[in-house]
Amino acid sequence: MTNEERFQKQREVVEQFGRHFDKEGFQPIAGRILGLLLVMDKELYTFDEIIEELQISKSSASNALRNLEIRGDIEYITLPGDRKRYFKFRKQHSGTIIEDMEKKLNSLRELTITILELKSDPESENAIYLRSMQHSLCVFLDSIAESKLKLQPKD
Amino acid sequence: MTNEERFQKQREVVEQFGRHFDKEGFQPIAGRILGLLLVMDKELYTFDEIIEELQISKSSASNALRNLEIRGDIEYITLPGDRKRYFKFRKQHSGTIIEDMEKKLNSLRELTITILELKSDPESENAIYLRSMQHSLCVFLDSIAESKLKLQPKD
DNA sequence: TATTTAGTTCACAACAAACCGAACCAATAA
DNA sequence: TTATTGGTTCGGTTTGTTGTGAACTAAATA
Repeated sequence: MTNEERFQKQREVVEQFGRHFDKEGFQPIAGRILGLLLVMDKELYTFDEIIEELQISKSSASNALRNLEIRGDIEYITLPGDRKRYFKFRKQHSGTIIEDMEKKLNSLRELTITILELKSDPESENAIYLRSMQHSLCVFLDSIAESKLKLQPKD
Repeated sequence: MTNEERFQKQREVVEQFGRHFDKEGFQPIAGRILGLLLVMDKELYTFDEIIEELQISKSSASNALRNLEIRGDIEYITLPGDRKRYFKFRKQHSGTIIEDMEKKLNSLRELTITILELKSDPESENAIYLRSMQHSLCVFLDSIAESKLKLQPKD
């Protein structure tokens, strides 16, 4: 694979990555920026390079970058004697994805508990279903906890 | 708790449930309908009762109901000599939530593999991070598979 | 001091999603 | 046959999102 071919393929994956994160509620441009910073061989981009590479306006870039930084998905470094910011993908503790799922499942679990408490007939179809669902959620949350232990065997 | 109090609280939880599912990409009304069918003591609603209870238009109800049915989240029954449809929450095999997560994680895993294949420097910061992420994903996917086995110990 | 650089902010245009009312249709009832 | 019931479909309004260009600011440079 020539460097040029690789470069083109990386660009395609940036787009693919973007689409993936659109589905997670990212705004399109934010997903593309994140993809750019993660996928390309160049892992440090300036504001202007991002604009140039993705063909977007300064304002779009400015907003998306601010959001991504607040969310903790990117960070930037500065070089002495250089006013530009160099953005990079932020290596979060890789539990984040898992922790997000955990949060969602927990919130769902709390919901099922609330609903069950309000059912006047604990043997209604839905009540029975909710209990089985709650059980599944517990089993699953346990296995998440287990995975987390496996992945960070510190302390 | 009086029946009236319970009823009011259930209505609130319908709203809460709706907000939860908005986040999952449901349209607001669809989430409220799903909540209604799952949360309230009454677990069988007609079209008109749904409209009445949620104060929405016939067209909104019609569209949302169609979508929910296509997605397999609700179903309806009919009674002999009664043209009305009675809608109910559809008890899906409770693995669905888990399987959705599994799909998402798998697609993310495939993406990381693709990205890694295109990295020209396998020791770059992002490449190293991607490998650790891939590892986490594998551990996690394993534990999902395990949970699934625990939950459906048939065959 | 004037100019350039590196962005931010604002006002708005373009588009999409969500919802509604009104018209409509098909099946049953009168 | 006409009226009513139980919806569906169509067209349009409202609301929200995404992105832009132009004006602005603050720091560095000339």
